[in-house]
Amino acid sequence: METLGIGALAKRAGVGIDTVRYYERAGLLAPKTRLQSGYRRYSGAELARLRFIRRAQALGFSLKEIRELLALSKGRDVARVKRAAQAKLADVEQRIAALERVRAGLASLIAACPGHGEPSDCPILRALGGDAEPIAEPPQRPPLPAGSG
Amino acid sequence: METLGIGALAKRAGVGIDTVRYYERAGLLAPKTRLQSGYRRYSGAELARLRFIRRAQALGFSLKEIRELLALSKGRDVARVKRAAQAKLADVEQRIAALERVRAGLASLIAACPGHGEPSDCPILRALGGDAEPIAEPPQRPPLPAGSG
DNA sequence: TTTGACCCCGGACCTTGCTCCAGGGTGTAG
DNA sequence: CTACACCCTGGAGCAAGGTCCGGGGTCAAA
Repeated sequence: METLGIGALAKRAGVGIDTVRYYERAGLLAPKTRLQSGYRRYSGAELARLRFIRRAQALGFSLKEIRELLALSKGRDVARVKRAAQAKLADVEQRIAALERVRAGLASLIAACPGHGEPSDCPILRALGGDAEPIAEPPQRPPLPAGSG
Repeated sequence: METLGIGALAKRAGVGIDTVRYYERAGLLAPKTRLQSGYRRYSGAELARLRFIRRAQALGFSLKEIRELLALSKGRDVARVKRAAQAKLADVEQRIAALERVRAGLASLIAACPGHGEPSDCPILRALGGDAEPIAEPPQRPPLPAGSG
């Protein structure tokens, strides 16, 4: 089988050479063999693995998670792979929900802003809040209320 | 007017003292005054600002973005503030759309995975691993900010 | 043999958002 | 005066995921 040097591998996967070496140090991707000289040689399996890493990253998995995923796929434990994907889905859905709240808040501020006139009439500026809130006993908010703001 | 030391301010906002100083270095939050000794003194305005920073962070804004938002509130140009808010809204909507694609990709893979059997029957591993159909690959965007890890 | 592209290694550096540390000064109650 | 909490500064370190660099070796073609 034809093998690839690190440069060719990196190019085919659309990553940098340093990134490939970084993944190797991180325990994600080892070359199939090395030449006497130390040059790394990769086969199609490693290319597929590298592409797996990039796709999984695009789906929001960290390298740590990917390393676990790769370990699982070696163990033939499909159920655990599925559970990992489900956990990631829940995580993504939470992030979407948080951004939806941002969008709603921003949209309502924009809708209420006349776009001209006095700064005091602009709800965006008021929400950014220079003034406001006297120093007294705080309403004992939780550290990061995060919600309907 | 009553003022707060850095410790009291931090406590009321639910952050660490070092975090407050970090925000100051980052150009986000300056003390109202300093004592001869160099001690920082804060008023209610700074407390409100600090809380705003934390709320905005919780909603997914980076400190850089927050700095821009705060700079706008100083600009007193209502039209520009509104336009900036609209731009931010568009940005948020893009992020939501990217995450929606991720969500759809993950969901369909999960739905198609039997949860048992051979890895070769697991579409999660197949789709990520090989020459499979394009999954939810966000176009030219950098990888996701990798959430609650 | 001589180019010139490719590759090796190790380590420094980058960004973001903190968090901790050392060594020393300050505020204030008793 | 003595305690003791509080505060100051500058800088290091951490996590993640790379990216770049210097000095030097290797491969393949001409």
